[in-house]
Amino acid sequence: MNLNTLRTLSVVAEIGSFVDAAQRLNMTLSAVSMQMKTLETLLDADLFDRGFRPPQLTPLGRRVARHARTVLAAYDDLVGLCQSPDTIKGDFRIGFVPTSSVRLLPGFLVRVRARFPDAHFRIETGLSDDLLARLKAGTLDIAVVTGGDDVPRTMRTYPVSHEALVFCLPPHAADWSIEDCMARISFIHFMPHTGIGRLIAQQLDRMAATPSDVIVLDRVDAVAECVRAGVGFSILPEPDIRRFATDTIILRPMTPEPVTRDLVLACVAGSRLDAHARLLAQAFAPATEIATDA
Amino acid sequence: MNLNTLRTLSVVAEIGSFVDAAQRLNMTLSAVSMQMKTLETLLDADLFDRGFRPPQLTPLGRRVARHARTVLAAYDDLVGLCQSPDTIKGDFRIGFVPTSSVRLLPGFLVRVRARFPDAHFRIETGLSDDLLARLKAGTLDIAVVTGGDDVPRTMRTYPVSHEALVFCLPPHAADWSIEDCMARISFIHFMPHTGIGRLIAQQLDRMAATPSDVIVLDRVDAVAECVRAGVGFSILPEPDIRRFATDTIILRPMTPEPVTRDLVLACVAGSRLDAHARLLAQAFAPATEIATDA
DNA sequence: CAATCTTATTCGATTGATGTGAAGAAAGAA
DNA sequence: TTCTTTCTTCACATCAATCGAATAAGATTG
Repeated sequence: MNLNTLRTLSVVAEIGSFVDAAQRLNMTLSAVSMQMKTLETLLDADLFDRGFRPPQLTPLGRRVARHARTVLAAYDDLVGLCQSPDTIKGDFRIGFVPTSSVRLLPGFLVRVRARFPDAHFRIETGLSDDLLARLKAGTLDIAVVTGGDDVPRTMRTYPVSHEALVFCLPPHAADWSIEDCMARISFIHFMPHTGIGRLIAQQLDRMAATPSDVIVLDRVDAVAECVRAGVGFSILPEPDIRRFATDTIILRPMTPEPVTRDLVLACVAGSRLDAHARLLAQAFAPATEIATDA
Repeated sequence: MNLNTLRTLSVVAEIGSFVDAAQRLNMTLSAVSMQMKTLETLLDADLFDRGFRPPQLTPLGRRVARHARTVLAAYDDLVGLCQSPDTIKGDFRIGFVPTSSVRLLPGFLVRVRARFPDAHFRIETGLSDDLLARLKAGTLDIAVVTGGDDVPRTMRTYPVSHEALVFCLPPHAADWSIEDCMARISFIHFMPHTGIGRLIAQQLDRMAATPSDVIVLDRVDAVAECVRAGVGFSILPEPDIRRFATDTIILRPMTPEPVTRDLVLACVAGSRLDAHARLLAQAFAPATEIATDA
């Protein structure tokens, strides 16, 4: 009759390991193990196949885990019934795409703490696709992701920031045209399979320009260092690159017209934060303001 | 995060008093009070108006109580997922109409205990209408009620017993016709607003006979004693009247043709006992067999 | 408007459930 | 095999829930 075991099961099912689930839940491994054993006894069912070392969910276990999320969602709804719509209380899980977690997160936390002292957020980082999948699965309440076509219709989105994409050139290429860069140095591509990476790839397509060489990196700071070191040039959101060595990296607006990357707060329609998402979105100041803070 | 408080709230909302809810739940009054207080603190909401002395649910409290049943139902479903369809385990609430609780209940309990040792039933007695309302509200899992038009379509029913209605005449009226009885002695009517009472009323209508005088009683044993004492005559299901003084009461089949009262096991389609209801119905032996046992 | 009844709240004591940390067992990798 | 990782088990500590008794507060009655 205790929902904690169901929440644990849900996380274990999502993560696929007792240790990692324990870490996520701030409990010891033994507590997770005991909860799962208790649950199996209570339901008189084999939820896990202990023949494997991360114990594997049985088919029944998977069904129960899925159903557990239904129960938890119903419970969360009940809690939501009691909350007035202009304040936010409770424990929530919020996801951030990596770049936003660096720039937007601190300001968000400061404002949210001031405005909603009774709301607590567990922050998790992931790529847009990952976060969206977890929103859908119910293991995340709300997330900041790259807006665009990739966000399903079933989700409500609220704009959080608009950021211009810019060319980032190494100092020695200060006078080069973009075509020169394409021909003479590498293009440093921020992960093409991410929300922002896809946006960058679109720009490359649009310019109908094929870089002579492409280097893929998974961190903005790594990209910045490579550009500064003269390894190549890149395209990145302006606020992101500004955080690194602005003076030693040449920034140029996108041609022929500016291109923006939009970060949005996404939330499953009807989920427990649905009614509050707009309020939360206000806790993100305009992107430029935050950028100059940094 | 504990469903017990929700279950308590649900019962309190149904019954409308902490004392009675405590009794039903086998807890002390103080435990109920504490749970409700804890729940109010947890949800940070006023569920009850303590200005009255059975505390009254606030509108929000009513909504929460209703939603609590949704959560509990989802949880019960989850438990149901793990139960194999040909066995029954768990704690259930079963309702009996008063007459059936006397005759059918003992046999039912004996058979159920033998066949489903891990199933436990809380037995509650009530009139058909009451039991049906509680099935719908989710505070009862299954119930034995008088079958007929009164059972809503949303419920599945399984026949439990067919019982002939009979005229019950006092010894001194042994040679009288029914018309004589109508004219000369009172008709003792078992509660007309109950399932079986309505059936009896229909018979009176069908015979187009208006009794000279009607006495309404709410207990079969009281009816039997009155008939035996010569106060009047009556119509009752045969097995019920047979339990009392068969030798001193004259039984006569209904004219022109026999009429039966059907007891059915009713269960809300899709509820957690839905899949097992047929099995449970088998735990009721044919009515005649039980009647001769008594 | 007492006096009384009924019902809910509060409080200290007890019990039971749940979590922790360390030691042991079991699966998977080297 | 041997080592590493991961889960299980156990004794112990901690916290939450319940009980019974005393108290308080709304309802009822004369």
